[in-house]
Amino acid sequence: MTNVKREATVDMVQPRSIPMRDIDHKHIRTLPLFADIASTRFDELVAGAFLQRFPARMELIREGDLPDFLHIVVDGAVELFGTLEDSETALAILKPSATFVLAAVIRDEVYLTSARTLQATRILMIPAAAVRDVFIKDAAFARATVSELAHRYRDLVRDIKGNKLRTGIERLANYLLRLQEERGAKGQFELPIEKRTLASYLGMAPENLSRALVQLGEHGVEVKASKITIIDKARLRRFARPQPLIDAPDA
Amino acid sequence: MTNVKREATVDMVQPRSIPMRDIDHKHIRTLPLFADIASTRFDELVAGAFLQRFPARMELIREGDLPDFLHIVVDGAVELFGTLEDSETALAILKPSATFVLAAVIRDEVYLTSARTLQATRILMIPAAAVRDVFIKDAAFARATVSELAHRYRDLVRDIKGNKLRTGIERLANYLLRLQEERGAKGQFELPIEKRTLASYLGMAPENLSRALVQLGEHGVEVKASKITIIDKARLRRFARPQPLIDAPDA
DNA sequence: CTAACCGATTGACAAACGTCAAGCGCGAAG
DNA sequence: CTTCGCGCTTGACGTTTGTCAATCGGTTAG
Repeated sequence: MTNVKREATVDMVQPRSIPMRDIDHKHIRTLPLFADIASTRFDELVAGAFLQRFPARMELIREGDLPDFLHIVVDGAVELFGTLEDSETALAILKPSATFVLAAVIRDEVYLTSARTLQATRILMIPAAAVRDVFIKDAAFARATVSELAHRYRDLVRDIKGNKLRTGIERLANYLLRLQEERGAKGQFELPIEKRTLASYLGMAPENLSRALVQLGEHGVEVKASKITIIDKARLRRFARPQPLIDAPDA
Repeated sequence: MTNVKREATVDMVQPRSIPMRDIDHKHIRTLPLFADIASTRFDELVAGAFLQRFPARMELIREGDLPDFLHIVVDGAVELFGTLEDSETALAILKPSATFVLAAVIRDEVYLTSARTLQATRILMIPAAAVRDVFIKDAAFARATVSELAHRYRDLVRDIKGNKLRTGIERLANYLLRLQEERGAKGQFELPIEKRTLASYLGMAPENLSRALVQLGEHGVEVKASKITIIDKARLRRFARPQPLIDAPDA
């Protein structure tokens, strides 16, 4: 559970910032959160937004701060994590085009999680005040926000169930099965994140993740560095016993 | 983490059901979720709703089912719990006037948790279809739903942080501190739920909750059955090290 | 009043998990 | 090519936690 906090700041690098009005926002427009919003409202959001590029391992937000921006991962990857004294734990790994800190922005209360980039990442940042403003005025946006929050809420419920009802190695086994599905059910794939981050997300020490990966050799998995091969999927499923209400994502 | 599932059905008892139009709904009307809704819309919700009385330990909903009703605890107490094979774990203890399964109702997807009463309890049940219908038509209700979901989402984030970053006894110590605040900072109070349920909520075996309560004797707590006395709050706080971003509820 | 029941408690033991320390291996910098 | 750094791995050990079994104690039914 406890992972020593590691350095995350890159002081030398000045992230490049590009106003959103100058960039292509067709893709953003099609996200579920914005798809049904009125054009004039969307323009309000765009007006103050900008796209920013960050290097790897850069802290984006810190828990306890008040939200300034709604964040959207355009490319790269972001880790949400919580801290307690010198320990931390990953709560989510976000890929394009996930939004984050929506709940804090809407309620205008402090962040409960910190966030850092896991690799070079571009983030679209929309001023929190604009989001709240459009949220009040545009019913379609309010409804989309509900859908997004409900989705995220359900993801967390599944996470809690998995964490409280399974052992570490079971969580790992099911994670690999889910990852394999995401990658088109191929027998071989790469872990998308560093193992220490995965360990933190799965709620285990990095040392135990190593040992668990070795143990899964007995259950149809072969590991070479970050390359995973599922030799015998039926066998792995027998061990992992995946359950739709924990492992299957919402539609 | 693993608690054996126990019997929950009371087949003999037929819950009494009272149409909501016949009852006093002033109190419901003032809940944040309904406060700003248009009167005609509120009447739509009321039309199909009814108040139902359940005995203790009765299963109200089962994970995997599709939602028929939005539930509101009018009095009594309800446990939300998740299951995996023969184990279960409590995700939340709900008191008046909490709503539950809102996310499932809005998304019209299966429940991820089951629910049972912990004592004799009255539940207001609003048909899911009516909720979704009003949600589409009434912007104020949509906004209130966002606020409610965001609130619940943040509660879950705090829970996950506590679960992953603290040991069982630390979670217990902080739970007692929070409970004491709720009860007006009195030195003595009763546990509001059975210890086995508390153990499940705190993610520990009942046996370990017993032992943890004994251990807290060294840290300013005295326990006699379900009566808790905090003899030395400063001492308990030193041990528990509560943290606002985990233990303080949203406004 | 007595017996049966059930949640809580206690003890003994085993499994899961974290911590510490040492060493490995691969990629980057010189 | 060599060295260095860092994430990963491995082993040893201790703590936390779960499990099994027996017992306690308060409540309830007869």
